[in-house]
Amino acid sequence: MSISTKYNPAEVESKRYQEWLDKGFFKSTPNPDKEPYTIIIPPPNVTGVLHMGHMLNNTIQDVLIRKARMEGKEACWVPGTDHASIATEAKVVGMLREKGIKKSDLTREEFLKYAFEWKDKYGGIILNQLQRLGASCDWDRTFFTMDEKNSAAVRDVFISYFKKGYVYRDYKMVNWDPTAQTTISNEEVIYKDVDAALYYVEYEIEGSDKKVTIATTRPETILGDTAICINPNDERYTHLKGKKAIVPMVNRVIPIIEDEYVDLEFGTGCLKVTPAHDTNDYDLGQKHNLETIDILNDDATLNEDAQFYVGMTREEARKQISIDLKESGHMVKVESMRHKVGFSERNPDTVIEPKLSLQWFVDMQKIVGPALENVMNDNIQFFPDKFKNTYKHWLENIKDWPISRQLWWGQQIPAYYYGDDGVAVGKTKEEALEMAIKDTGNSSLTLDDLKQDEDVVDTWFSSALVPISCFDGFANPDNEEYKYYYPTQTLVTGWDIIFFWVARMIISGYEFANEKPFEQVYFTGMVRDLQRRKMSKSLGNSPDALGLIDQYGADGVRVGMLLSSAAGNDLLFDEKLCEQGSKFANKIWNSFRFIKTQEVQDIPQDPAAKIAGEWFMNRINEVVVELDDLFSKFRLSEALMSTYKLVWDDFCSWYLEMIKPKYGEPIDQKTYDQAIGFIEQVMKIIHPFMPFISEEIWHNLQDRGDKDYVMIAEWPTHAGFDADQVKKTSDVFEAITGIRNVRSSKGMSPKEALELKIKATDFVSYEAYIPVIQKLANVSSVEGTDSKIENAATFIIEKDEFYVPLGEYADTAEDKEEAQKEISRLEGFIKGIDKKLSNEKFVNNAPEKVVAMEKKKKADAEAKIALLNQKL
RNA sequence: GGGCUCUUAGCUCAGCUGGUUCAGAGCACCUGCCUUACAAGCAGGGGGUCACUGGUUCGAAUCCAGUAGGGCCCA
Repeated sequence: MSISTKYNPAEVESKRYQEWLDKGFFKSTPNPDKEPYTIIIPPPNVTGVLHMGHMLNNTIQDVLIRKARMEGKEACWVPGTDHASIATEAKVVGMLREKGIKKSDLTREEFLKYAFEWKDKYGGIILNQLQRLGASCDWDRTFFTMDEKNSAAVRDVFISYFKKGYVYRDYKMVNWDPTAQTTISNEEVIYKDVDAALYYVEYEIEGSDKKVTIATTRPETILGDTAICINPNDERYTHLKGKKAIVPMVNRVIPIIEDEYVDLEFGTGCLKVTPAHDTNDYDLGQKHNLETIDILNDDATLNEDAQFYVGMTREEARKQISIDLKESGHMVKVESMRHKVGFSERNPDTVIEPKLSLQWFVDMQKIVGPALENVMNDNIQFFPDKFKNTYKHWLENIKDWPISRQLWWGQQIPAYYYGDDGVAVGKTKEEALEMAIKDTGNSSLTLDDLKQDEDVVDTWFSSALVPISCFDGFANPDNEEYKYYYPTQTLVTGWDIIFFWVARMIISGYEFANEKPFEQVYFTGMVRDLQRRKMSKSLGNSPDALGLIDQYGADGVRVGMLLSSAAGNDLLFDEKLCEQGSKFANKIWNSFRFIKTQEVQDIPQDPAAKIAGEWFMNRINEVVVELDDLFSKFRLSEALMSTYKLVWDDFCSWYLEMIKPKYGEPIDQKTYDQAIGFIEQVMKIIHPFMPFISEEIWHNLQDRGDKDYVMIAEWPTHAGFDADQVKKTSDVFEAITGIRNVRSSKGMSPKEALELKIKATDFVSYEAYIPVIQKLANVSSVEGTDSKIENAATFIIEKDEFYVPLGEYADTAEDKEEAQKEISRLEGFIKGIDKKLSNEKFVNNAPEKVVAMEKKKKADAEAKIALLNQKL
């Protein structure tokens, strides 16, 4: 057969992925004979396209799920997408605008029809892109957070919370996104340092010619001022106590109040209070019973109540009022400063406006108990566990969660209002009516008296329910799937959504399933560029994910992503790592090609190949043990590196070189069969990391049956291994390297055969390896010796002395000088050990093992010195 | 401001419960090779005051305290 000298990923990947799909290997059904291993995907937004974060995150999930599948577990990776209300609604509104349709001209139903059309068209793109990466999801299970199952769950949960008093409706200060025109939660506000100005503005004191100066970063809110606040301990302002001030421009008379909240150091120590437009001011307003004047519209332009600048944006009004105040002589000065300003996560250029609004809130403190406890006691394990701290801190200081979103795309809040202040909840309007009648005793209420809340719930309220709802655990808690798959095993997600999603899933899990949603959480880092900047569209530093796959192959990109991603640490993405991945794929391909193209004959086994086989068998087993340990700790980049070295160093550089027949000669059948067997083992081991090439080689090694795929092959079990044999072989490798080193430093040709004499305590133990040494170091003879050899290069391995006679290449003065240097270094080394050994405290306190080790170190160094002295 | 966290080779990172010739890996770099699987390769090599200061200890990259600098979260 002819095998291409280069591995061609593009061709292989689409072919193999389709086969896996066709054979149904991704599918999972409950199987009581198998242990379940379930992962629920962090559902990407329906608006999303595949980016580097997804690539990392989903590569990791695929590695875990593929290994579990091979280990004989019932592996089930559930994919899905998130409706992402704010982001999606914005996209749909934008799309409609292009068609000339205004959202406000549509009914809710009409809008949702457009939104679902949009979702059906674009919502699946990202999942298709995941297939390019090799994701082995059970696609038949694909969920969507607005599926009826999950939407019903949202209603159930809301009603349940309502009945338990865990949700309440209140008029409070919330974070308002004026672009999306909805409330968002605290977690969705991103604080950024920005350059700003601090304006010092003078207010007149009523009935006096005195004035007071306040400092503010938002002079436009002066129009909504309803008090001035001073610190009662501030001696500078005692004369103002009980007085009233006059707001510039609007000439409103406002009280001067006292509160220790005011920072004496900041600005003038004198604070203007605008309860409608600042959270702290709002609190002051409540405390001191102040009037609240809201001067902003929902889109953050000024309204009629502002009296001035009506219709201008906040920013325009700020500019204009600073000019006008200057002209009217109220502006004392303007200082530049830097301060933190909250921006919307969804609209990064939009400044969040604190806004008073009537909203539904979840009383978080009532429901976080089990979620905190079960993470702290490792009932749910976090990897890395440092995130337990962050989690704990958040839960212990948790604030009530505003869940109303003034949008249509999402699950409409199942609360119905009637009369002046009646509220009822229900899965349907009819149910709510029943409740209303029961609550009021007024049986004359009709459906027409009830009006459903216009808002939808926060997307995260909805996605927090997915682990239960995707197995239909709300409506049908006794169903087989739910009982089998829940709780799931591993959640793989970025640490940035630990509060948004992870914590809320855990809370919901304990609240509604009485059980954790998953056993372990593996937090991945954020993908950054080489300058440590976050990848973003605006910086243009995010590589095209699919382009990378085209260029390096999915396997190459997977390796590239994993190589640099220690758990929880951000990773600096470097395209060179993908290149390294694709080179690795090519290396694997060539090793396979090498074996496969040998001419095989029924001849006795080559003695070097025999040793090689014994050794490599042991090495594989050693590495398998190591890998299982690393996987259990989620040290995936280290697991990959172990695999990488097993393939590149052990298999290619040593094993293949040992079994390689002389030029033009055939390989013996036994060695060939062994080598094929080893490649099969190696393909299994690399499969979770590099699913495509391993599958391709698997099928090229021999004819395979219908279900004989490496993807579902059995993961190598720990067969145990002969550690002594591995050690001896590694000593021999060291000797071979030593000989090559001699050759290299003396400028001897690789073609020139050398001799080797070994003065060993047990020369017999080397005898079996003689063919190996001869083959790999081009040595004509290997003999034992009892005496030292003159005019030879020497080195020591494990107390055994190795001599390579030099003949005409005798040591030069330079070599002697080097030897002298080495002797001096060793003597210093011995001195240090002697110091330790003569320290009674050390000898008495240190474990015997450590003392013995020091003695051995000394003996070894002395032997080396003796050997080096011969050169001089 | 409060909390968390980090600082080890040119770069990115391992280094567990203090003790192995422990100062490591990958990449990058240097030297020599187109050796008949692979130049996307082979064989060798150099490179670090483990941020700093002090403490605990027979012994510290590792534990403790402080300092400097970076990052993150929350106000």
